[in-house]
Amino acid sequence: MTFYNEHSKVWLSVDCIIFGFDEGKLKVLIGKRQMDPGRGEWSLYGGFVAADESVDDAATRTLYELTGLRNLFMRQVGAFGNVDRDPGERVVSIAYYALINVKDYDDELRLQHGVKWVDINEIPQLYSDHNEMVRKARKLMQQKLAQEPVGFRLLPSLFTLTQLQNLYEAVNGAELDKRNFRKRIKEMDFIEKTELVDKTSSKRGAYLYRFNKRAYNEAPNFKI
Amino acid sequence: MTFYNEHSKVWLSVDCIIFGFDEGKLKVLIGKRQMDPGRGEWSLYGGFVAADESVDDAATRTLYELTGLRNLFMRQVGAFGNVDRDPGERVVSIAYYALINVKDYDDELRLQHGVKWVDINEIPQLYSDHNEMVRKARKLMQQKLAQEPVGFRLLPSLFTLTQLQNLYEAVNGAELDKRNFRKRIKEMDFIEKTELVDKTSSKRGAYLYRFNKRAYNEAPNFKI
DNA sequence: TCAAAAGTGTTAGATTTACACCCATGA
DNA sequence: TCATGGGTGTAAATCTAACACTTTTGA
Repeated sequence: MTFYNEHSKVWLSVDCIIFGFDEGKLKVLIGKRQMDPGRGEWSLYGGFVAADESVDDAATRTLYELTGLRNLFMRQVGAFGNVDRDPGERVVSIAYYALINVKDYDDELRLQHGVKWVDINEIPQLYSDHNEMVRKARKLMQQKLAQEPVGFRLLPSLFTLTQLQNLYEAVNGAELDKRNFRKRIKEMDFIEKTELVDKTSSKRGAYLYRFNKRAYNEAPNFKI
Repeated sequence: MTFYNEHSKVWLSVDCIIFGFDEGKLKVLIGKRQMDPGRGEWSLYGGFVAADESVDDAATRTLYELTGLRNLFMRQVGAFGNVDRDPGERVVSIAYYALINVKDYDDELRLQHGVKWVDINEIPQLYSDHNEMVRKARKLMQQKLAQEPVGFRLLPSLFTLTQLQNLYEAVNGAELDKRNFRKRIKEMDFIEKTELVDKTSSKRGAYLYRFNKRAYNEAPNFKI
């Protein structure tokens, strides 16, 4: 039984904007495209949507293929559907962004896929409309981070307040006042201070904090 | 030349959430579905993406088909791609929302298409995942209206401050203080008072205002 | 002993919120 | 004349933003 035969079909792909935070910078994973058309151009990592999977599932699968990680924070950026966006065929792509902790990504697996972390402010020209996808993803991600405590997804599970502040500064592209920042953090009971101290970035050492999801769900008073 | 033959193709449709403001209420256009599968169910108005048009163009065309209006404010809501979302075939749909002034929509054309305005708070069960589309569109529209002066798209080009306030109240689902509201409007130089008076809703009459796009572009200090 | 990052409060200014009465008019 | 919606200002409370010094410790 077919209902829609008079209409034409298209290929559907997903493209992933994977954000990481390293060396105080917000970064994105890109690689050289390994298929025609566009072989060799810088590109986001993507894949095709199969007949038996939802578009979201295709994105989840693609992210897993690339990173070996599950349960990533992932959101849809939108559909990109210009007729000639793909130089070969009519392909409509649904972009997704994801947040990962750079340290969770096995370096060998990363090299196998030939992708690398690039500073969000130094992204080269990318294949097709991928630059536009990155721009839109970045904007949505910024908004999301200002509304919900998902920044933790970019950090190790234990982090210092300086790391957290640097993260927000990198995402917003603006400096924050240290005392005001820490004041606000103190008001959020779901950001828990531990007794552990990190000495990798200072002689004195900085207390490590953790995000308590349960506490957040009970009192989600987030404001940065 | 074909590059992607090993992958499967899907039908792509667009679905439109068309917002209007009437009788002090925020409304959406819905109709009874006139095709199989799902014939007779309440549904959003939609259409298929043709081979030679972008997804955005398909939405623009569909909106024009339905309303006879061009240059509507329109934004993408997102892709809806569950495998079984359409009971007949694999169809992925890209949802768009649009803002129109109810008075601009010719009633005869509306009846020809068999659609009607329904209060956003009284939407019946809709075909497939259309209720989810409406929810997401509403949320995005609320955010947009809080950030940019697009509410005017839902009003006649001349409007009273009471109308404008009622609009924002309907969209946010919360009452606003009249004096504070008008204070803020006064600060926005791109909302211009005219010497015209509307007497349809009071004996005394209320001054009519208009949105000056050029002035907004020069000093876009919008804050509601 | 000193360089480098961690940690800590206060205050002025800006913004937000709450609130009540007079005005103009047509019925 | 009166019912109805239109129009206006002030003050308290809250929030935001600016600002500088002490602590700890490994090199």
